[in-house]
Amino acid sequence: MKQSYTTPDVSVDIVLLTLDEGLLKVALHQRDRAPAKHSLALPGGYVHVGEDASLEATAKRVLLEKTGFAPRYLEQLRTFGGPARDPRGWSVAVSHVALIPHAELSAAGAGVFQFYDVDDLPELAFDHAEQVEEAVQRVRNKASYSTLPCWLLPESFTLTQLQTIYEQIFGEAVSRGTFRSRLGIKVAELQPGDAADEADILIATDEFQGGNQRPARLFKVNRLSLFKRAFW
Amino acid sequence: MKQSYTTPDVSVDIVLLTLDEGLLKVALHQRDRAPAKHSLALPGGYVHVGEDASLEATAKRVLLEKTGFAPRYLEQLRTFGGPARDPRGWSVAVSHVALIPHAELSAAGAGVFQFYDVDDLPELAFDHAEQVEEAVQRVRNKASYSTLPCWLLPESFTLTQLQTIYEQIFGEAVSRGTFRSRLGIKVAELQPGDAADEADILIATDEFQGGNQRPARLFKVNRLSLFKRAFW
DNA sequence: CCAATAGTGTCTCTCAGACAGTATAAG
DNA sequence: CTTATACTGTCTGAGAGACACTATTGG
Repeated sequence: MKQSYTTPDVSVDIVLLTLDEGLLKVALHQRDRAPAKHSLALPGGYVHVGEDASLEATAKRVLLEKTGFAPRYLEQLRTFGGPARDPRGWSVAVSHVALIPHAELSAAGAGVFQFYDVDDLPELAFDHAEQVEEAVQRVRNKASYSTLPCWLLPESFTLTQLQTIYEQIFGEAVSRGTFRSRLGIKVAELQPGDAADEADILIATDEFQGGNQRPARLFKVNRLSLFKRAFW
Repeated sequence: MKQSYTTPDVSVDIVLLTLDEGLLKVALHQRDRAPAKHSLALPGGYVHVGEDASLEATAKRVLLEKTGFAPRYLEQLRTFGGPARDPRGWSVAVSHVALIPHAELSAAGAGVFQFYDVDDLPELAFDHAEQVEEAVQRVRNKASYSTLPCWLLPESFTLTQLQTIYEQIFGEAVSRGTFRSRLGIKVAELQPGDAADEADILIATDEFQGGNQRPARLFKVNRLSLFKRAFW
């Protein structure tokens, strides 16, 4: 881990978020070596020049090695750089946001990582608090005008589950009719197979989720789509 | 310019955009050394570890040294990295978008840089074409729901100038009334001094721009504000 | 007077959102 | 039957956008 004198070191950090009990939570672990030994920190690592095909590939590899997860959603957040963020000198961290549904977590655990409420964070190593704050801001903002929250759910989900996610993120309720017309969905008009809604947002599956009531159709998300009008 | 075997080199690139004759144009220069000698390229450079306080500071310094400009607007775009983008090996480029009003350009020139229509680009060095494409997409998208286009104008501008900028970016006309009500502006209700509109978007100055017609009030932009509803 | 651009009030028509109604399951 | 949740049609009020009207300068 030699420090060059002429070019900063490059690492990749990941803000891995999930929604648990209605709260956004972030994966953190306690560092077991200097610098910032014993402090809580984000998962992160260095580019493997011989192995990684891109920065995104580095992020996926680091996440898999450290937490055992492939995220449902991954995007670059912002690159942090400066002389003071790491005591070893001028450094650069390419920060990413990743989302994972809570259901996958409970099944597998997350290694040495634990999840902390992003609105009630302990002290973090380096500039990781700043990274979490920006990531949360990005996710909350993007959730208000896009299908981003779909990636906090399993691959298939009901419209009611999706509405609940939105309401948890924004802490405000909407009537079912309003929510559905915003998405441009008319469930009854859908062909059972692969038919999509008009705006190409969701894909209807031919599966239903039962219970002791009328079964709800399951949907998958097509791609990240942006709304013309913000939700909240 | 030695290449380390264990950590990629980090550079900072800037996509400097302006609006000229109704077209978005990007600053490019012809490289005078290998690799990609004689190819057109974006302004860019390396972090000066002893000098730069942040990546943004690096971008500003590089821009000033190479083009002579301090941009009106600067934000990080995305960081590009991989083994193939530079023939010298695994490299990382922190890409930025910068905006400058055309009026400042004509006054000072831009050194060895010339401006090219982003919708009719020649072949570019490295992955610079990809960087320009993403930057333009970001600017066009952000322009549709924010005050970003204000930074393509001088510090003070009339509402008609602002409307013209929006119409040039989107290639579609709107009536004056519609445009003004979108911004939530009622010019007459403004106190001549520093009064702002309701949404805190623009600041009214007490200056007017004459001509052989009714003079138009000059405005300044307060900060980057996002609209709840997209313009186009 | 006219020309030219700045700024505003009005009218219409669409669409968001509340609400109440129907549909389908289990017990 | 009741209960519980899924889904949809209707009605109303707010707001976007077209258009025409007034305001203020120069010639």
